[in-house]
Amino acid sequence: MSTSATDGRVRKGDRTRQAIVHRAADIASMEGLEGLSIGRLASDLEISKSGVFAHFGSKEELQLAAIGAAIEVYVDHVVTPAMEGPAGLIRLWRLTERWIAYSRERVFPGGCFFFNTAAEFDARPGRVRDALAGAWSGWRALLIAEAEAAKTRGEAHRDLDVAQLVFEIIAFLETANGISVLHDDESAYTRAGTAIHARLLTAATDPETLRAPPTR
Amino acid sequence: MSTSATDGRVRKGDRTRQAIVHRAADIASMEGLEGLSIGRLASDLEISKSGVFAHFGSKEELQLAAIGAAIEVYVDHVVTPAMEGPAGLIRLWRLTERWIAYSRERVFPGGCFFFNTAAEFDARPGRVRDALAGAWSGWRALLIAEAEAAKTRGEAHRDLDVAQLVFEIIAFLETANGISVLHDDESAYTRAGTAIHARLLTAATDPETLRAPPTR
DNA sequence: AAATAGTACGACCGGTCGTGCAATTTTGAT
DNA sequence: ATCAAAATTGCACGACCGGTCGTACTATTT
Repeated sequence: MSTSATDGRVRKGDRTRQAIVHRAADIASMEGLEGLSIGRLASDLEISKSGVFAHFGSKEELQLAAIGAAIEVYVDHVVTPAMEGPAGLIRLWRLTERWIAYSRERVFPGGCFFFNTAAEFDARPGRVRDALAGAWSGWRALLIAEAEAAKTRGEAHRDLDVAQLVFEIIAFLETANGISVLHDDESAYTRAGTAIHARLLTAATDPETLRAPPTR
Repeated sequence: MSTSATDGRVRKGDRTRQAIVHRAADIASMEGLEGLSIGRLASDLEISKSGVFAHFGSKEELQLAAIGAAIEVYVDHVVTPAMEGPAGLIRLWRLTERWIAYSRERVFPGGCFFFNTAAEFDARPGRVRDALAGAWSGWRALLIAEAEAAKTRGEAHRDLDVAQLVFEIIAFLETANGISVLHDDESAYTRAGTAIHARLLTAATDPETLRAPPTR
């Protein structure tokens, strides 16, 4: 929509918008998408309230834009770095490693952006909830594709319930994030890693698959 | 403080307070503890704003009271009904069944009260977060006690990592709640049940233990 | 019957929220 | 250097926020 076309030039407004939207995602990870306030955002970035507002036209649009920015950050930190090599068990394992790092390093200051915002909006129908649900579905679909590939390549047992496996992996990941943020307890990440590794072992035809190239 | 002493008599103010606090917990499960507004609460219950306010003295105190009420509801729906019989694997299993019912039946309209509010406050230090963290710890401690008892009674393997088991169970439970509310997808509860059952089987010395007296 | 404590009320405070709009400055292509 | 478009500001608005205050009615205690 407002992206600067195919032209490589970056208009000033785009830079401002980027700054706003990234800051918004950071705040939302701590205070929630509703707790996000335009005035607060403006004074944080030292621009006027209306300057912020003009880029979006409504708070809901700002929330949607923040979600978009968060997705970009997420992809950059979790997905892209895990995607080298062929689809399959190793990539699935690496995705979980990247996810744990993403949460542990507080890429968003409040922990996983999507954990917090989904819990906030899960019971409030509307475009924001839909966008959040879509992001979740995308992440889930990615994991499922990897697990399916593992099956096709014979890395995983033929009778593996892929959806079940992915549900369990996501459960370990999200809960580790939640516990670690709520209790300032890093050990939850170890627990998640242990649980995921054990679960992947039950799915793998050859345990050696999971001892593949180090995370690097 | 304002509780009606040992005297059995119920003062009018206590009834009002109960009504406020229960309504507050319901709202908070959907809109969050911060989204909870005194004015909204007052007009919902058709009493004056100051009438509501007078019972608590501050919004934070109201939030704390709502958490207290939610704990009571939680204990009534999840803990108490699962606690007949001796501590051990069966009770642990029954607790998870009750939990799933509690979430699925939307005892709180927005799903698990503690899932939503913990995600909201996990990154905001203060008394509210502390109360929430305490509630979580209590629930976790309960599950751990059951698992320990199972070990002592020989129902579970001696080398069972109790904390790990409980982490995984909680993960399945919470994630089922989250997915079901976000996507209106009941199947998550089935997945959680399957996962928990499988996990308990790996912990049990005798699989028959898990086929004990029906949930009733 | 008088005194006291509990309960709820309506009016109001300063402040912040999201939003609208006209005016102004900045920018970038010519 | 010019000038239209883009970006940003200033200002105002109505709504609602948490919170305070003085008051009034009603039980209970004395």
